[in-house]
Amino acid sequence: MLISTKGRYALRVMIDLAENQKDSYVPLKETAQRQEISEKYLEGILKTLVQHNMLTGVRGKGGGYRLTKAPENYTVGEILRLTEGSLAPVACLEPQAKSCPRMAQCRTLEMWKGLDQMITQYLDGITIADLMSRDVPGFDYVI
Amino acid sequence: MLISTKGRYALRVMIDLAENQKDSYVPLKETAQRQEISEKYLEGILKTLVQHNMLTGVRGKGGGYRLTKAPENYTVGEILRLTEGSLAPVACLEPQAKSCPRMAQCRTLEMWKGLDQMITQYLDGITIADLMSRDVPGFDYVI
DNA sequence: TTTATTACCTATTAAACTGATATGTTAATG
DNA sequence: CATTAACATATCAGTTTAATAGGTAATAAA
Repeated sequence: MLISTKGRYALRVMIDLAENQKDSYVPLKETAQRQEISEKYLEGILKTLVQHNMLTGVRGKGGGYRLTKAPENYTVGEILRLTEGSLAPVACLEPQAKSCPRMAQCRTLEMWKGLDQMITQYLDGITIADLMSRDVPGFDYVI
Repeated sequence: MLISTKGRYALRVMIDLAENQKDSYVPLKETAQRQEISEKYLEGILKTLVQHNMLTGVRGKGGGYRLTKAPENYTVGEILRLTEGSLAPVACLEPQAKSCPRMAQCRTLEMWKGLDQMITQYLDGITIADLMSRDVPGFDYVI
């Protein structure tokens, strides 16, 4: 599996915040209830998103979270890379991977690179706005 | 990560067997040494491939493994699905997944389906023969 | 100034998965 | 009957996953 609950939950929260934007902030509790996700678990995920300036978090009464940009300016790829760490399909293509000693003879490396590139292009080509509630029937992401 | 060592090793063994085809059988020991993979670990992987008729295994002296088909008749996708169990990018698209109660409201399902389909098409479009040693320069799988 | 709210922070945990190793048993050959 | 090599089953250490627990800090309202 390429994407765990961390990434999937992160996306759902971003969409939820986009769909429920107000002048004020949306408390985690609300989103967690709407999305039926463990509140405490979500905290850790949102922390990462705040640290990377995807969200603003404000404490205290009236506090909560808010998007820092318009929904169309977030790509699915960037959200997933932040929360998952990497979207590489194989270990050898992960950012922290040490260079493989079998690289020169590897028959599969180019294939993995192609897959990696394809996944990246697909996910970087979809924005949070694309995932928001809409009425256009039959709209989908099938290539 | 979508593909673990199980799938990667399986592919490397299939390529190795394809590149080292003989009239006789290739013992696991040889392949394991050439590919620098734990012999015992490989055993378990090849067992799966034999059970699904991707390979023939013969015991005893002179025994070993052999492809059951020509290299161009194996797709990378089928080998990986057998050894990895599934290539679904998210849990909800796995074969054994129970249908999600949030499906109707899910904003991301179509995106995941598109990704799944793209990955499947890519990996089912490459054969073991495509991965074998060749001289054509610049050949790669970049879309 | 106290109380309620809400984000932030750190640690722990049970279950599953990964990547192996260990120890055999069965079948084929010479 | 000895050697070879696949087949079979169990175990294991380490990591990851998906949470939970229990606090601290900041903000607003009473």
